[in-house]
Formats: sequence, C-alpha cells, structure tokens
Amino acid sequence: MTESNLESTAATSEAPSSSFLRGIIAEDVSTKKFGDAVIQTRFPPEPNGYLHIGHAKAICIDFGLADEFGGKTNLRFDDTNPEKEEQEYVDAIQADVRWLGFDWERLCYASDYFPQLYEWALKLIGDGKAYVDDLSADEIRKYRGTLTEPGKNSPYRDRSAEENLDLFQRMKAGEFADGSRVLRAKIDMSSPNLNMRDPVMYRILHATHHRTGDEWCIYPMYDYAHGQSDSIERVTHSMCTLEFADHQPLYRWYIEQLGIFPSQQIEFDRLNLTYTMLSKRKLLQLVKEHRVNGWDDPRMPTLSGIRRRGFTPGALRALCAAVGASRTNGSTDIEMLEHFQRDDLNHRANRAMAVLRPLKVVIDNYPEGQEEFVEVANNPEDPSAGTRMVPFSREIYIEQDDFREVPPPKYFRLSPGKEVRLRNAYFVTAQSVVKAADGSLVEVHCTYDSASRGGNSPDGRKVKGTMHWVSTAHALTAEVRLYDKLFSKADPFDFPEGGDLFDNLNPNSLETIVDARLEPSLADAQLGQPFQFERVGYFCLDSDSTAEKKVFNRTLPLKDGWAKIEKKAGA
RNA sequence: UGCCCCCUCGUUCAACGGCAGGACAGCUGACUCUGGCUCAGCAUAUCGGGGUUCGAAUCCCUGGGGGGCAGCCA
Repeated sequence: MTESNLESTAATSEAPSSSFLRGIIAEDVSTKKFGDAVIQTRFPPEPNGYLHIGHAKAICIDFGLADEFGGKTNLRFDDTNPEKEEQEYVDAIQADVRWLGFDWERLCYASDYFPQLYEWALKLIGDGKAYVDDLSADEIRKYRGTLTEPGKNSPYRDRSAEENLDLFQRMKAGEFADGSRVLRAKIDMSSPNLNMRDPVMYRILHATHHRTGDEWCIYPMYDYAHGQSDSIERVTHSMCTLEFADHQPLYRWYIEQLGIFPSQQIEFDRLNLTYTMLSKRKLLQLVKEHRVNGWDDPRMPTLSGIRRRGFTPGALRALCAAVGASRTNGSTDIEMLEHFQRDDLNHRANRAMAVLRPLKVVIDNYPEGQEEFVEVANNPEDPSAGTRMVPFSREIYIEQDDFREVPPPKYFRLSPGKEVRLRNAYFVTAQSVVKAADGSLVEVHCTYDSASRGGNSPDGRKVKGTMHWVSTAHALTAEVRLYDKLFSKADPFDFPEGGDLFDNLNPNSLETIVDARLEPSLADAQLGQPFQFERVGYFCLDSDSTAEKKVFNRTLPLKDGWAKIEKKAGA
C-alpha cells in the first residue's frame, strides 16, 4: 500500500507554540544541569493498543523538543506487562510514529533492561531498601491504608537481607506461584503519598512475554522500570502526563537510592478533544464489541483510523504546535483539528468534481450525441499542479441540493428561470422539470449559452451561483462513505447515572452512498492521494476499493456558508 | 475529607513585577468561476477577598471551583 501523497515529509518546523517545557529545557541547557550531555528524550508507549491522537501530542513534544535543542529521542516500548502486550501493537506503533514524521535515535524495550533491573533490585535488597512480602494482593491493599489514613507495616517488612535475597532469587527461579509474593520497596507506610507506601517493585507472573518469552516469571512494575529505563538511556527530560505527578517522588527515590543517572520527570497535560474518546481501554472495547470496524475504522481517533480517513501528519503536527502544553486539564475544540486539517489539504489536494446525490440535468439546446472536453485547474491554490480535461455533454448530473423548485431567500443555485454557471463549462438556465407519478423530481431541463464556454459570458453577464457537475455518459459510479463524529456529545463521558459511554455513540457516524457519480479522472485515484471534491469536501480512496468498485472516504466536509445562512433563516 | 496539581476571551496557548496578546470558534463586511480559500473589521477574559509593591494575571495569605491519587496496570 502506497500512501506517499498523503504523507508530508519528515516533521519540520511547525511554528512551535511556546511551552513551559521548552522553558525548562532551555534553562537546563544554560545552567548545564546535565553537564555536556546531549538533550535526550524518549517516547515510551506500552504496546497494548494502537496509538491515538492523544499520543500524537506526546510524540510531537518528545521528538520535537529534543530536536529543537539538538537532542535525541528514543522510541521505547514500556513492555513490562506480558499479559496485555503484543507484537502486533509494537509493529503498528512504529509505523504510526514514522507516519507522523518522526524517527527515533534508538529503538528500545524496557524488557531489554530486565537483567539490569534485577541486579539493581538485588542491590536495594542488600541495602535493606526492599523486601519480599508474602501478603496477598488483598492484604496489601488493606495494609496500605486509605487516602486519609496511614497504612501499616507488613509483618514481613523486617525480614533480613539474606532471607529477602534468597526469597527474591527463588521468585525469579520460578519456585512460587503467581501472586504468592512480591518484592516491595521499603519506604514509608505512613506517607501522605500513597505511591510511597512501600510500592510493589516486582510481581510473579508466569506469562509468556512477546519478546523475552518464558525467560522471566517476575516482572517489574511501571514505577520501578520506567525511571531506571530512563536513567539507562541517559534521558535528561522524561516528559509524561499529569497523572504521573504523584509518582515523581518515587521516580526520584529509586534513582537516588541506586545512585544512577538523574533523569528528571516533567508532567504536562494530555490532549483531550471534544466529541472524542481517547481511552485506550475503551477504544479496545469499541473494537472488540464490533461497534466500529477495527482499529483503523476511519471514525476511530487512532492514528491508523484517521490516516485511513485521510487526515495528514502535517495537520496533526500543526494542531499539536498550536495547542502547546501546560499543566491545566481541559479539552480542545475538535474544530481546531478540523481547521488545521482543511488548511493542510486546501494547499495540497487536487480538485475533482463529484456528485454525491445525483440529479439529472438535460441541456435541451446542446447537440445530441456531442461531447467536448473542458480544461480545468487541478488546484487553484497551486498552479504547478497543472490542468486536466473533463468531458462535458448534453446530460449531466448535479447535486440534488443545487436545485430548488421553489428557491428560499438568498438561494443562488439553480431554480426555474435562474441562470447559473456549471463550473469551467457553461452558463445554463433552468426551464422545466420532469416529475415521476409520485411527484418526485426526475430531471431538470435547461438551456445553455454556447458563448459562455469555459465559464464566462463574453457580454460580461454575471451569475451568482457556480456548481459542480459530472457528465452522465462519462461518470464513474462509486461508493462514498461520509463520516461524522463517533460521539454525539462534546464530552462522551457525560451520561446519566446508570448510563453508558456508548449511549453517546452517534448513530449517524457513518453514511454510505452507493451510487455517487464522479468525474472519470478519479478512476486513477491512488491510495493515500488527497482530493477535494469541489464544493463538497476532502476525500481519499479507501483501501476497501477494488478494480470494479471504488470507495472514497470523506475526510472532512468543506465549510458550508450556505448551511449557516439557511439555518439562521430557519431559526 | 489526607496529599499533589491547576484556575487568563466560548476553547486553547501567551504575557515570568511594567499597555492582557495570538490561534480556533463566533459576528460584520469585501473578494471570488468552489456559498471553499483569502482579506478587513468587531466582540469577548485574569475565580472571589485580603496583603506586599510606585505598579500584581504574575509574589504572599485566605476562600471558592476543577482535576489526579487507595492495581501484584501503565
């Protein structure tokens, strides 16, 4: 599958919005906080699902900021939980990061550090900083206390270093059952920060890991693995989302106890978009329950979904640059994304004419059997895109919306007696209509002005309306899929007691038109090539297309000023 | 009711003790062979109360509001 045209080249310099993160790094560079070490960041996804738009922000920050300061970024898979992680996700994530326009310095896996992490655990045990606890998960929870009450020490907390060493080695050796013991850091069970109440470092899990297979049956927890992985990679700025702020003291504690490279964690707000749900777990559920057609369903906010939909890396990068980063949690208007997407496509997409809901128009005074070709600009925004020839004939299709028997005020499209322009072709005037027995409109009869060829009348006569059209004899019939928001509420999580997130699913998020009529040049459309169907929207060929049947996805509709006027008049 | 974080136009991000500004959205209008694009203009904000200061969005105190945290998930 080639998607060359949809992808702009590597990420360059979208005007970076200022950000407190930039300020911190600039400060650290000027004070030489890390000596002469190069700025090093990492993007650390867990391979337990597909990347989504929210991750795009993290990627732009991690890669973008490092690049700005001449630094490097690793792609590191945070693969410490074999029960949820799969190679499929590892592959998809790499493809998505590349698609977004970034390339990593090193490809890393937390699982590569399991031996080192194990050695360090041994050291902490030897130093009396960690112990093996035989309490059950349930008991550990009870001993932890609550948000308002301190926890209490485990009865196993004061085992000797020798006993802990022996037990931990036997945990690794596979002598104990899942869940029977854990290794915990010995910190402070009365800390107001729950993360510091002797956090679990290792659990026993006899599960096959997607990379290390059955080599290990003990796996490190996130807190113990992440900071140390950062340190191993000499990450200077480990940027993560706000919910990890409470973990920062623990992040530092491990690094200090171990006396290793002092990576520092900095938190920023995750990207939230209105009408969009970015919970990996819930996204998985949408897929598993077949509420959408897979991870790359064009309605999904996954990078693979919006890519198939026709969204572009440049637009995503522009959005991320525009929203910046802060420590405030909020929700960005989806319109912002749509704006940057339209802006990107407006410059790059070739135009074409396509009629989604066809209405036949017969030009009575046009010679029967005649055909001709009019020259049309491929992209008025970009002369270098060249021109193409589009066939015109006596019978054409126009959009049903472009004709009204009884025109409302300010309507300047086709209506009886009204003259309009067929884009790049001729002026036509509607003369009469033909209706079926049930009163429905069958076709419109017009006359044309042969002197107006190309779209202008030599007498300087003006028309208000210009519409797109497709010659019936030359038309390509295709399926067109119109997508709308997946959720109908700005906040998908806003549902009444006893309700469900999925109650907010938009029942009209997909409308399929099976018999749209397209200009013949669209037969050559390539996967990944963006088009603007003039006056309608941005589209791209879908991968479901076959030699016999083309399928197009609507990326986004064009802004519709008329709809606004009409709505206002109706209101 | 413990700890942590956060409160600036409708939304989002700036202003780092010195005239509150940009983007998106909105509204007017101009232009137009896409009711698209573009252009011009308009409107809208520092959560409240104290304090420090010549001067506070910014610093301090206090009240209010929002968010996060009690996985052997990340």
